[in-house]
Amino acid sequence: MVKKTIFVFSSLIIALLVLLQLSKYTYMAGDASVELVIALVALTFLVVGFYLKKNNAQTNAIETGEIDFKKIKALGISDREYEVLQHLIKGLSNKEIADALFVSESTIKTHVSSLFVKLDVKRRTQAIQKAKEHQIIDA
Amino acid sequence: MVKKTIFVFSSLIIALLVLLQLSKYTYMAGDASVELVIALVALTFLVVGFYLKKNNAQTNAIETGEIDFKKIKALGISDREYEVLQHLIKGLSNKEIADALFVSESTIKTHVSSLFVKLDVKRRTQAIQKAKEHQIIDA
DNA sequence: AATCGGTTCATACTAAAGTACTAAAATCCT
DNA sequence: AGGATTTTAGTACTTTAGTATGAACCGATT
Repeated sequence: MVKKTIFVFSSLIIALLVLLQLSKYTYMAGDASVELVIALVALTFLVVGFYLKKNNAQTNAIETGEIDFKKIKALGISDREYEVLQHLIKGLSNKEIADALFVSESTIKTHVSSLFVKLDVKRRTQAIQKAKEHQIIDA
Repeated sequence: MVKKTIFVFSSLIIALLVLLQLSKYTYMAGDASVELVIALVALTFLVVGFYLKKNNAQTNAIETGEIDFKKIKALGISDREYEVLQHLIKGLSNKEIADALFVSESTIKTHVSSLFVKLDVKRRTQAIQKAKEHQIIDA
């Protein structure tokens, strides 16, 4: 992360120096005015700044998407329960989850209830919140 | 939206012209080299580009974890409804939200129901999901 | 063979959520 | 000031969620 920053800024300085050399030649040859050179440099770095911020924003969004599988086991959540949890978080009702997993609604109720105990919550909306806090799901 | 873009670019052009005038004086006075002026302009516009993208990301709110306030209005969600939504997402029950906002539970039910219509959902768990998709809340 | 964890399902119940109205205030806007 | 919107609140009802308990089944472990 720090390495990348150093690399980017080094590249920028080099790019700037190259531009300066080029501008010197064109200026001395009388092909272009100083104003035009400065305007081009400004435009270039405006675009570079835009691009850098864009990449920065993308990496920020990606880095938060890790799932802590160890914590799932640590909480004693079984495979099937986790499967139910994933559907629950999508916003499905018990009946809908039951249909999706080809089991009865009462089965889902059992899984959901034991999930609540393991997550130490009382409602499914709280379960969503806790799952997010524990990095158990892809937010 | 378009007006803002025009305004921003007009400001940029004016800023550039001002910088050019300043650079002319300093260059002719021999106080600074052309290279330094160009470097300063480059740095300035790098920062401007960074800043512009940041604002752009806020309004679009796609990559970053920023809240899209415009979409809240676009969906017709009122201030109070949004307040209720925030508590709902925390995992609070209607009664708990009512106590937190010092109103009755039936009032919360009214707000929640109209939120569901505006978010086009049927359950509060779905509302949480939709709010996340619309970047209406801080996930 | 007996035990344990996980999955399945049922019944019966209570609690919470959600819908569909109606309506009175408070606030905002011009 | 007057109209529109927001916020508030109620009643009555249906649906979904959640709890408690018991029980059958299966695969792996000891």
